[in-house]
Amino acid sequence: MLTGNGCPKTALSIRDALEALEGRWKLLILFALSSGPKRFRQLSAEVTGITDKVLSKELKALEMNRLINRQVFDTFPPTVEYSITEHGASLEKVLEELHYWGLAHRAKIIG
Amino acid sequence: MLTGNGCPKTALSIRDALEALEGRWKLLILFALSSGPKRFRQLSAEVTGITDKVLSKELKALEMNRLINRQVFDTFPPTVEYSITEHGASLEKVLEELHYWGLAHRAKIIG
DNA sequence: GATAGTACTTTCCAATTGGATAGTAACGCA
DNA sequence: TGCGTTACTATCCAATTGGAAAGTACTATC
Repeated sequence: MLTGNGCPKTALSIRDALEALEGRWKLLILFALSSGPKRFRQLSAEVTGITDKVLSKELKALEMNRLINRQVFDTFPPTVEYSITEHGASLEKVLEELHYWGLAHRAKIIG
Repeated sequence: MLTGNGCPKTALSIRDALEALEGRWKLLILFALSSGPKRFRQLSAEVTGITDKVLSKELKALEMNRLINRQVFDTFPPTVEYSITEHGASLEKVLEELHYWGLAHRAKIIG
């Protein structure tokens, strides 16, 4: 049986979560950052398929929700490092369950 | 530490999962169905904000991924009942973790 | 005879998203 | 002199999404 059995209050918190994580990129970016801080170019290479424009937009949204940190180093050419915050890292379990479910889904439906 | 530490294969299964669950409605629909089978009108009332067109489209996508069942009764006016499949119910843990995280997120960031 | 009810589908139109491409600042290096 | 580098931002344009509203089939009810 699922948590709260469809209770409206539970639905609200799921809505909150989905709002902060909307789109197909945010969780993948967070996952990429889960293995350590990365720079813009590294992320753009690791998160296959994302364009610069979208990556830039997603990083801003993630920063606004305090899921990642953005640190600028005063070098030339400029260096910017993104890292996951404690709050972002607390998505660990969501990511984990999504991973397991994705595996099962692929086995069952896709292939 | 997050599962797999950013391993590309883990990222793939997360991608698979996100693809089946994309958009802000699918998980909310599944959550609504987690408390028992529902008809179209019930879902449209319960999943606040969704329009008929979008609900219809989402239900089709969920059915295609075998996350829900669609059963038509030969009555007038027509009756259609949607219910969650076993595969759909296996998202229980994802929904649960998302719920907990949403609660924490609201407390920390939203208000 | 008009209205209500169900589960959609269709149409129209506005808004958003998304991709490709190029530009910017400022320095090191050949 | 001029190219490469980084982290973006800007622009243009095409494609997709999303909402509002009405339509459909058919019966039961007032």
